[in-house]
Amino acid sequence: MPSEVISRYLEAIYYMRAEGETVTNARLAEWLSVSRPTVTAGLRRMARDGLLRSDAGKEVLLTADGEGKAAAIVRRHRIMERWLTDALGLDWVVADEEAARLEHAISEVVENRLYEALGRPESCPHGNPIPGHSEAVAGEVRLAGLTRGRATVTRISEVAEREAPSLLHYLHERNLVPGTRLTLVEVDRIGNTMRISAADREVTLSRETAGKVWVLPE
Amino acid sequence: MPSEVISRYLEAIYYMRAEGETVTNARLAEWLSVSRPTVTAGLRRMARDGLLRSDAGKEVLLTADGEGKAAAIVRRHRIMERWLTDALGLDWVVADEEAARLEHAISEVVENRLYEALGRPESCPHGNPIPGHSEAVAGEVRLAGLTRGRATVTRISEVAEREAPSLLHYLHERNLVPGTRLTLVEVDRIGNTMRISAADREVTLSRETAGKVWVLPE
DNA sequence: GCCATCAGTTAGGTCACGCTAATGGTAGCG
DNA sequence: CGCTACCATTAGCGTGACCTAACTGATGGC
Repeated sequence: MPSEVISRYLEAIYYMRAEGETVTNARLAEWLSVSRPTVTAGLRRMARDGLLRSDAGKEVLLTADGEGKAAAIVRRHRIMERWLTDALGLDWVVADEEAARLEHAISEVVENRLYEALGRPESCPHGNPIPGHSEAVAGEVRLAGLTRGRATVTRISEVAEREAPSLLHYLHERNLVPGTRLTLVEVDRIGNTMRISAADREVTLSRETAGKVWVLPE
Repeated sequence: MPSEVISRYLEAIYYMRAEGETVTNARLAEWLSVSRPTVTAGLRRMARDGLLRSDAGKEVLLTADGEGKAAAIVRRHRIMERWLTDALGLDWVVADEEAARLEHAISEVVENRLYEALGRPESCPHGNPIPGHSEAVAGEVRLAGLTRGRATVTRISEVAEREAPSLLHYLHERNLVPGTRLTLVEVDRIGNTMRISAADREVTLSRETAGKVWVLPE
């Protein structure tokens, strides 16, 4: 079993790949808030332990083994988040922080029991699918890529949590949660913002923020 | 906040003190399954961080700060055990192992929410009081110290888990759980065993085992 | 009084994980 | 072409947490 630190590496790689980003040493260092030399050393240990593909030059790619372990951690993270929000009533942001610690402490047995006890949820509280139990909604696009019409929020990207936890609060307050139907009102290409209406309210989002919300167009 | 390793030291010290044992380097090394030099180094770090009383010579004694932190960990351990057994249906032995990892991952917020969600339990599944929420039953004695008459099981000592996890199974199967009323049938001072009857069954226990079961005589 | 046992510490080594400072490599751009 | 920006790695260092081997001190037994 990977150490807790290496598990965090795996998790970060998983999230970045899920966003379609190219995973590099420098990106990981940023994500994990450690220096680049530290990441170099960590990746070396991962390669030694068969978690990384040795082809692929600068890009960081997981082996099948690494992929499986990364998915397991993300799965635990999302199941814990569901428990923390649904059973204990924590909000999204706190739940994410707590889950980040708990995900390394639960075994497969507890994971499975908890999953059943929660009624086999399909996703984490902000809509991201639970690996091994469900998949990303087919046809979803970033809200930022929408040009007109209506759509339904499917999920809030995991990067939002890392880069700006307050963004989760912001979206939650404005009711931009999975399942909410919205209409695109206007795109401002100069100011790089978009105005949408959802749940009887108009909200203006920056292009950046809108890039972290995934929707299913109608 | 102490590291996970140091938290385990604190927890071990707490348990040993609760048994009335004198805590020493060698006892700790045994309990934690590490070498004595490792414990020496660990204790030095603890002293540096104000967790240990510097008087007291060879004996290891906690400062008020250390005591508080130790109690917090034990509290979390026992609350987690309750959750794992009551909500997820794990057995005592597995619950203890899982709780040993989870206790280091939960925050005060989660601890409190979970405690409420569980209905403010008074003790862990095998009867040990939850520090800060309840206390040891006054007047309880070790089953091994009983000479005659009836008594009610109050708790199974924490040392039983460490020294012989199978002992928990053994006692559980024979219904020697908190709340069970028992009658002392016979004490064999030569073979160092005692025969008791509980829940319509007669059971013979070694003096050693009986030293880990606490009862309240009638 | 001596010897064995047990306890605690020193000495010396390993590995994981973090840091800064400095080096080399590549890629874009004027 | 040369400059800048960015990237990855080396070198060198510190800490926490583990180990074995070896030394020292106390203690109980005979």
